[in-house]
Amino acid sequence: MSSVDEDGDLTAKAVIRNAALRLFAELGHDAVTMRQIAAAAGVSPALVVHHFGSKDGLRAAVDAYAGRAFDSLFAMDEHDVADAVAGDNWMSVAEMFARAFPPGSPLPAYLRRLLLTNDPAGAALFGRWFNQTHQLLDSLTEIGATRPSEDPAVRAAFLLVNDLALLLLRNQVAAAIGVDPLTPEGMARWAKEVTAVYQQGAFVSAPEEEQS
Amino acid sequence: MSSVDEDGDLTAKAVIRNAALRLFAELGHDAVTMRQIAAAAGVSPALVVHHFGSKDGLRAAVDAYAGRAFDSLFAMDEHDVADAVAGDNWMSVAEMFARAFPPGSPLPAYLRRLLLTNDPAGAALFGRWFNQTHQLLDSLTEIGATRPSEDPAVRAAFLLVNDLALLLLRNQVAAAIGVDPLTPEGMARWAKEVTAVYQQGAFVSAPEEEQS
DNA sequence: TAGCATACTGAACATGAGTTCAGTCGACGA
DNA sequence: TCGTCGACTGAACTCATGTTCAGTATGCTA
Repeated sequence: MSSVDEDGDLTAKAVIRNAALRLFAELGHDAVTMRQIAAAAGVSPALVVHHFGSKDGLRAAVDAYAGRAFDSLFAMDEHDVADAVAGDNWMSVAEMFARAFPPGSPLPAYLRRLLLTNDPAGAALFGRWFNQTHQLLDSLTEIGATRPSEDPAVRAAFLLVNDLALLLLRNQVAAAIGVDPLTPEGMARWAKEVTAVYQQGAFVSAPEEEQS
Repeated sequence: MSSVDEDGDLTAKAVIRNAALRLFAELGHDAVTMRQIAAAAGVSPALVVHHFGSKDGLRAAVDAYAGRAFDSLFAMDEHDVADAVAGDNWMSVAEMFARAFPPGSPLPAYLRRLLLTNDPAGAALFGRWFNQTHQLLDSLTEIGATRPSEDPAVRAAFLLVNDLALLLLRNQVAAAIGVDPLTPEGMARWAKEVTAVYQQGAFVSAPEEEQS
């Protein structure tokens, strides 16, 4: 079996859930069959439905499990807001992921699936992150750490979307710049450039104030 | 039928291809059945395989068709580079899409699917866009329109990824800020904020302030 | 010990998928 | 007029999928 390595003393139910999480993240919910999941977990297909009722039930359980994992990430984030305010580098969601989860974790890919399939769970997650980003920006503005924005909601969405983009397009970015941006090396290069743009901008304002 | 409105004088083969493009874009390749496509095109399932050989053949045909459409978008982009250089606002990929394709076009959603499924066609597209963005930045730097970057490749990837993210997360963004960012109204708000950040930055560089 | 609930399995079932096939219809050239 | 070719269809076939079911084993409780 491919999952023996981390079975340990987990219950069969947990083993099935983990196998499903990994397969769902890699291949997508629809492309994964109950038989694949059962095989990956080293059990019979009937046991999967015994524990989770149906494939939808399993999916719901996996969603809930991943949701809890993301929530803990959330808590860590709240805690690190102080650092974000104190330091002068932007702590991206991708960076938080890379720090919170081991390299082989299927959770980043699972978040990707959630956001891309227009899943309600993904929408809820995005909404919470958006609110948190919005509040963080407000706090930063209060202490004068950000340049004021005429449209704080759009700015929050812009920053959040930029962060998530790295997660969504990780593979394409890796191919383009030659290094996986979720490795420490890639993260360093990425963060440096992001910080530069967010602090000084990327383009020089046109001298003439006359615009169409 | 739902596609009668634009059938016109198209051949049945083209009608099938269009119906498949729309359904693939909306629901994903795997979630769409041959019978759905046939029904949407007002045709029997057997005719679909008669014209395209198999579902994979149909998918390949749709990919090729969409690829040609994106290539034409590409050409337009090259042509508009002058404007991008002359004006002082960043012309995003999402903006190009909104201008090139009618509001109801399935092509943005199809590109989304291409990028998300790690499709080779999507990877090739991303690679070409990356190279073009890189060159554009070089040109802009030459004429002093950008602040110099220590890592031009990463900066190009960063800007491109930010643009594409809006396409990928369109729905979530719409829910968060209350307006679809691909409509003229939404685009205006989004572009204004993006331009502001890209010109002046979002954060104030931390001086030697005492930090808690 | 008896009784019972729970974990678990192998085999079968029902359904929906992609595909095949025999055949109809109409256009067009000899 | 005949014959052929391509567009097109309805029905059937094959297969994989999610699910069900009858039954076994193991431990817990009384």
